[in-house]
Amino acid sequence: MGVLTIGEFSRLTHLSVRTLRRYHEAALLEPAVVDEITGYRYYGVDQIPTAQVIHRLRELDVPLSDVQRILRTPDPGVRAALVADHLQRLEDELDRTRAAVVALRRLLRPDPAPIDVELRAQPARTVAAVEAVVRGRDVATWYAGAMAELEAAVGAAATGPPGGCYDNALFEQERGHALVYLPTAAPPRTGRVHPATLPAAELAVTTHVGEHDGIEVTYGALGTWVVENAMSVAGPVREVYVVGPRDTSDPAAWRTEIGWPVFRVT
Amino acid sequence: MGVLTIGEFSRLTHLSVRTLRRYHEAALLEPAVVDEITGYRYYGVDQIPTAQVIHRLRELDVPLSDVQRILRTPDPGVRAALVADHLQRLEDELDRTRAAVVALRRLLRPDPAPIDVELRAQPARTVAAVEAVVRGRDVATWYAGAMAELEAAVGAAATGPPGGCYDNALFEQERGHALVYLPTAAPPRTGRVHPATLPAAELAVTTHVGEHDGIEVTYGALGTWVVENAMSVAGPVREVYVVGPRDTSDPAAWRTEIGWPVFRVT
DNA sequence: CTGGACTCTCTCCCAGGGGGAGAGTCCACG
DNA sequence: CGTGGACTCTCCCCCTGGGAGAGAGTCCAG
Repeated sequence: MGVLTIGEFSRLTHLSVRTLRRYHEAALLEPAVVDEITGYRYYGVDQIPTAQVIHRLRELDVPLSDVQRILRTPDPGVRAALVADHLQRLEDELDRTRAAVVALRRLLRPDPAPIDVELRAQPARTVAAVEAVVRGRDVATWYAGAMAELEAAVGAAATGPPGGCYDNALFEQERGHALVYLPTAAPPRTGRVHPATLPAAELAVTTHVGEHDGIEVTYGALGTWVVENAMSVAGPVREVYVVGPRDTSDPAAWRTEIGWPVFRVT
Repeated sequence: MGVLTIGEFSRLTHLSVRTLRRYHEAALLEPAVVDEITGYRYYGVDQIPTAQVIHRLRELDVPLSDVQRILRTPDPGVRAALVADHLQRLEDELDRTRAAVVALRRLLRPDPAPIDVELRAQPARTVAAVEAVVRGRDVATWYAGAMAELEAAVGAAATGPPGGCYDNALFEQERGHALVYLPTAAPPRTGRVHPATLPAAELAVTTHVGEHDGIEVTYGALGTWVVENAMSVAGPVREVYVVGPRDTSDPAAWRTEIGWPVFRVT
């Protein structure tokens, strides 16, 4: 009594027979009994709730490995924390989706506004910086934490707007080196904050106006300019947040200087 | 001039070299020039905006085939409509995510509330119905439309709460037969609305209280009861929306009767 | 005891990439 | 004019989380 064939269990849990077999194979949901001779799987009714939890987690695109980890966690508190992590991940994903929608609308709007590019010889400068190797998708989160730490360490002693320096690999691959800074006369060394020297470079500079979601368009335009002016790109891209969230809460007023180290191609 | 190797193009578009090659293979983004001898791909700067659009669409999980369709649509209006379709799809997915989160929270909350199950001999009845074969994920949408049509055709002549009858395959596989009805003395035949007879059946009936997101839990409990009472399931599940959105907008007050056709197992 | 429904394992397929091997190419520097 | 290093080519296998179907074995009620 209370033992179900895979088909019955499938009907009760709304998981397909195939998927149940897959979960067995993955040691995610093992049948209560497996007939050693015939190989038939038999499930207990007490496994129905587990199957439903799996079903829901999969609906949330939680990887099977993580589902397994959650199910194997006996402590309900820890388990709730694991689930909360995934819900947070969903939130983040939602944010990225929203950003992509905004950017897409901007891209599809015919927007032939030409850009002004200035070639600038940027001398080396020493600043208060926080740097790390981060994953591309985590840049925004990392930036927020790093900049908060910089503000705390430098604050009013800043001699100009903040900026950043981002490895190209950050965008091409999954991870790359990133650095954010605040210029100041005497860079302190506190926590992750430390003095760093931005090397001198010849920069192709343009200014992106507005929130950052559509910044790709400006990047592309700058890239086009660089190529059409017979130049090539060398080294990480630099950004200066001339007017940013620390100055005004109106994203439309933000001004971001994008500088790409370039060199002339024969 | 204005011609880029795949690596340069990768840096300018933030698409990996591998992905660019894949897009070429998929005829999604063809290089401006391919050297016939070496096979080297060369891209034009004018392809940067296209690459960015692809990038954004992929961020929104638009399938490559649909990206291709969108890119090949010359009319901006039609193209905007295609994109809007996908944004709608994203909205729907978001709704399902929300529902799964709610259901998951309910599942993980230790909720050992025992359920009352009643065995009921349900005589055959003739009702005004709308039926179709639908995909599992489309049930909610389909239901809304069908019920609106039923309300329009029957309206105040209804002799009881609405209900539905859903093929088990609807949940196990991708699609299945679904029927929704309003009981009435003289079922009309208008549009998709037509008279239908629900066959007599022995039903194991329980009541789910609250919104539908957590109804799986009740389903599971009912399934457990059926099995533990040495019965088995035969035929599609029936639901009666005793108190539903047409009665009150407070989901917590909704009452849904779930009836599973059962038969006694020796 | 037989037929139909059910279940088993097996292989192949899909999207949308990632990773690496091994060979060929490009180009700037010496 | 070489040559070395960076770049690129193709090809094959891997990943996740399934779906489809073949061919054989099993269960059970009539």
